[in-house]
This record gives sequence, C-alpha cells and structure tokens, in this order.
Amino acid sequence: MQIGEVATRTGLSLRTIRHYEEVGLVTPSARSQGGFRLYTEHDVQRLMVIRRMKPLGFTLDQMRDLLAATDRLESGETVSGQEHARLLERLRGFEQAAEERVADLRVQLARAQDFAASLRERIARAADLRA
Amino acid sequence: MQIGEVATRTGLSLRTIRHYEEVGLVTPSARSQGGFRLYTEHDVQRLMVIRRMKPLGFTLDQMRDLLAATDRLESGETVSGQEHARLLERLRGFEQAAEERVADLRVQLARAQDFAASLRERIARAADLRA
DNA sequence: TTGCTCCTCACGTCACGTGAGGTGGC
DNA sequence: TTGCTCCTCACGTCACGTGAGGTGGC
Repeated sequence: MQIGEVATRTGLSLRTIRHYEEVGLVTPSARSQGGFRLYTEHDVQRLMVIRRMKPLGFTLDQMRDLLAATDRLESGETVSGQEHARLLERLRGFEQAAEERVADLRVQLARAQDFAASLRERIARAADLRA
Repeated sequence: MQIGEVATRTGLSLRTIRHYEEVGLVTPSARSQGGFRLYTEHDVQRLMVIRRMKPLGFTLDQMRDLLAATDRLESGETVSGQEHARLLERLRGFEQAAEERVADLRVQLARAQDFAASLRERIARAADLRA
C-alpha cells in the first residue's frame, strides 16, 4: 500500500505520516525500487492506534514509548519476569495518564459547549435588539 | 490586579497571558509606574472567555475577530443597520464553526475513551498471562 | 510521452516554554 | 537590605504545513 492510500484510510496527511516516520513512530515495512514507501495492514493499524491516542495529548515520544512497551509484551518472545513487571508498570502509568486526560477532555468539551451556548444567546439578543 | 493573580485566577501561565497581549487579544487596562501590567475584573473575564474558546481550536487571530465583533455589538454605541447585519453574520459563522468543533470534540473524546479501554484490556491480559 | 503519485530537503508557522539579565514595591 | 514579583528580549520546541525541484510507474 502506498502512502496516499494510507493517508485516505487513516485520515492523516502525507506530511504527518512522514513526520511519524522521522521521529520513529511508524516505519513503513518496505520501500519500492523507486523509493516509494510501502505500508502493510499492520502499519495502518499502528497509525490508527496513534490517531486514537492523539486527543489524549501525549507527545509523539511518549507514544513511541507506549507502542514499544505493548509491542514487546505482545511480541510472543519470552520476556524475563523482571522485564515483564517493568513493562506492566509502564503501561499502568500510561493508563493512569489516559484516564486523567479523558476527564480533562470532558471538562474541555463542557467548556466548549458552554461557550457555544453563550454565543447563541448573544446572537439572539443582538438580533432581538434590532427587531 | 497584577499578572500573577490573574494567572492563578484564570489558570493560564504568565507567558500565555503576555502572549495574548503580544497578538492583541487582551491588553491590560493599565501599567504601574514601574511598568507592571495591571488588570481589571473585565480583563479577567475576557481571558476566561478565551479559555472557554480554546478547546474549540480557533486560532488566536480568529478569537480576536470574534471578541472584536461582540465588543462592538455590546458597546452600547450606535451601530449602523448595515454594520449590525455584517457583525451578526460574522457571529453566526463563528457559531456554526463552534457547533462543528463541539461535535468534533465528542468524536475525539470517544476515541480517547476507546483507547483507554483497550489499554486497560491489554494490561489485564498481560497481567493474566503471568498469573 | 503524459499525468499522477511519490521523493527529499528545508524553511515557515502557531502557541507558547524557557532561560538570561535586570528592576519594582511592600 | 532582602525577597518575591515583575519586566523585556530572544532563542527553543513541538507537530506539523508548505513550497521547491526532481523522479517513479502504470
């Protein structure tokens, strides 16, 4: 799959996808002879995960860490008990942060609705004043 | 009121408040002899409005335009019928955009919750595997 | 050969963050 | 005089946007 199709499927811009590669978030599984980036279904899934994470306000670096941890845990390779515990701890940290950010998003949403409502009111009043 | 108190009351950073002044969003009503910025209650209210607008993703320039329009409409000064209509049209545009962005925020929130849930699941499964 | 898709620089932008070095005011 | 608050540059940062100039592949 070329980058254009990936872009339409994920809703991300070409530049964004390339940027994610620049910072080591998602590297295309292959390149064509001419140097075109080639993505697999798995790559697209990874981009979708990132897209879901975006509203949580994590930095790209944090996302890289998180993806590295889940990749490691689900790689099927044997992981020492100590490393497993370390990875789990890390994920729990992210999970906590995610919950907090979700709560935060709710506040933002409420604020935005608040603002939209007050804007509607102002418009109605201003229109009234003329009627 | 000095900038520090304004910062704690609005939850904005000193730099952010100064930045809003740089771009012409909120200018302190006065300065002390020594050059300290002095804000009135009205200034603080304006900053709160901006804070409520932030999650809507408007640029600072757009916010300036919006505030200018509402200020003009609610200034008490006589405004020609034509200008009044123009201002109202402008506000309606912002209102539309705001509604769209609220809908958008809901999608983002859903996505974020989605992600948090899948993260919880991954953790549970990873912990299970070891148990 | 023509188009459309893709490539790599590399500078620009938006909304601030972060010092550096200096001064105001109770 | 001592602290704490504030001041103005001015460069840095994060996540991309936006050309410029060039090439791949059906």
